[in-house]
Amino acid sequence: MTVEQVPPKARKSPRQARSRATVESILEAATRILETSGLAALTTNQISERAGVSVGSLYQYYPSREAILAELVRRMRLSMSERMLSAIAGAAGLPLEAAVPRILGAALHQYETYPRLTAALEEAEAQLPRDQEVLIGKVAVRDGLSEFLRRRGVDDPETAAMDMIAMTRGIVTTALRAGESDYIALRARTVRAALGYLSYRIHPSLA
Amino acid sequence: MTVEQVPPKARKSPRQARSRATVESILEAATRILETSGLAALTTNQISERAGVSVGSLYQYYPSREAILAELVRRMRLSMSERMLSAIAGAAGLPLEAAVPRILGAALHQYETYPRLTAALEEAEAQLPRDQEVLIGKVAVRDGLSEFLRRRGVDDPETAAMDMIAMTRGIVTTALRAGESDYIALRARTVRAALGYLSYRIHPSLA
DNA sequence: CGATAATGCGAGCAAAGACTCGCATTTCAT
DNA sequence: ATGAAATGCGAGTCTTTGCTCGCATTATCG
Repeated sequence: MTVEQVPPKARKSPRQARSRATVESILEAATRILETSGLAALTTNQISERAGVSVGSLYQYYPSREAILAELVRRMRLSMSERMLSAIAGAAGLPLEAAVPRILGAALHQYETYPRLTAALEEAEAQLPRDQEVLIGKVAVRDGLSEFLRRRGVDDPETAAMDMIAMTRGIVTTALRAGESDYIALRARTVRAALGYLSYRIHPSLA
Repeated sequence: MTVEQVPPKARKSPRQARSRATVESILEAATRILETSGLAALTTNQISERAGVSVGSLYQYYPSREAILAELVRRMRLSMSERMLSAIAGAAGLPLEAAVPRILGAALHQYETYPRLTAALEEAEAQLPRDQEVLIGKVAVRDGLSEFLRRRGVDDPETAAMDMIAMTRGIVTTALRAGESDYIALRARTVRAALGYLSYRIHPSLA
């Protein structure tokens, strides 16, 4: 029953309570390191030291450093997707001007709660191979958002959904890198960007 | 006259034509590697091999791998800043609807010409210590842009300038990562985002 | 030419970090 | 209690990579 097949993939899964605690402490240590010191500081030795667990034990549950990172990325992205989907669902009946702040507020939540961790995980995500689960979550959000936009008569809602998310991330990551921490103001700016984009009518003099 | 003081800083500067060619081939090789294989592939051995130059020679002109990266980042950013400043100056008399496409077109030029290289250099820039020259260039662009916006009656033009740049980068990098290559459409979307942001009037029902 | 400086070379050093392996300890079913 | 399975351990291996150092080659100039 136990898995132990393709080398670069899965390892043992924890059966006893003791080992489940070990796995948790590994992930928690990794999270703390990312939040306080960034991606470059996340070495397997650092993780095992901070987790109070030997390197050997670490490799009993994760086949590689990347696998740990992938798990953290997955958790972060899935939580973010879930939160956004729930915001989109909850904003179903509202007009754009009221719905968009809720949706973008949900997106900002992750950045507000763990700014450095989130930045580090996004950096890691860019370097890791695409994760199927993460992709599914993102597609669900994009689809939910574009369906939401379509119902309000927005043209090309797929592209609009993508751009809304992309510009929000641009504004937020730039602001965070600049040391900003006023999330109320930050949300207002992302909302302005999104609603402006959505409501803008192309000027006749443009190509 | 020769420099040779603080160890972690400057090295010899090339005097003969031969060595100037060496330095150029180093930078060119590094550029090619970044454009074709990304930041992780940029090792000193790779650079020296592709440049047809020994590692020793490489270290005669650059004190570290980082220094080479820093130089490429500097060149890219200065070229980008220059291009944007010139677009801003050239758009001085135009209305927003005509000026913004020119300015954002200038920003996009770098991404369009060397998409992978630019992505790699932005990744590198985030990891390197702040470069004074680069910073000066960026500040000049932000100031030029915000002055430009102020003259058209935009509120808080500093923040607006920053957000314009940030959301443009967000849209472009996301689109590039998704494999998009229609830069005409891409520019139209960034223009829509920027003009929408600038022209958006806050709805009374918002917090 | 000959002397000096500039440039070029690349084997090899040192550090860092991912990962293994054999063995000790703990848990659990019987 | 006792054997087996699960878990834990960490010194040590292996690989990668940035970088140095002593020496060879080439240019410059009187």
